[in-house]
Amino acid sequence: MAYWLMKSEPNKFSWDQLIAKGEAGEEWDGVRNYLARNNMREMALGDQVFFYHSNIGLEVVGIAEVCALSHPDSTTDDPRWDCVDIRAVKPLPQPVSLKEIKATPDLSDMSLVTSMRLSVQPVKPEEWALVCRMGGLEQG
DNA sequence: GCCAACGTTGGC
DNA sequence: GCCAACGTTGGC
Repeated sequence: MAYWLMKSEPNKFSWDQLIAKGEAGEEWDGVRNYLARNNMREMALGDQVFFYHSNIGLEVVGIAEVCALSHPDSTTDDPRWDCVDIRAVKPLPQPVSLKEIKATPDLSDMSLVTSMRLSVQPVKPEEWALVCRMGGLEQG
């Protein structure tokens, strides 16, 4: 099982909206970046995903999981772009902000810090565990 | 709203 | 294949 982090601007698509989608989840369309797309192509069913609010909030608000493997992005005819579907698993009792992440030495290597603009990024198991703990979850 | 970072595009 | 121009992202 792998771990990831996906960003969304809450005024476009928020965590609450993902929860509202329920079991079916939501197609993670609109990604037009090769690295982000490649990451999605590597995802497996059940992979765990941090849901991060960019622009407004600037915090990891919940945990989602991959519920459909990479498939063509339905919002474009361009065959280059694929995406996965994700669904909400559970919110973090205490959202973990970018500020906290930056202030945590063990997380200074996170893609969120080093590759600020990448919208779909891998998370290391130890980073996952730490952010979960900071967010008030015993295990990820 | 501004601007830096950075990815993509397109002319040569 | 290089590189300048341009567009987008996202923190501040």
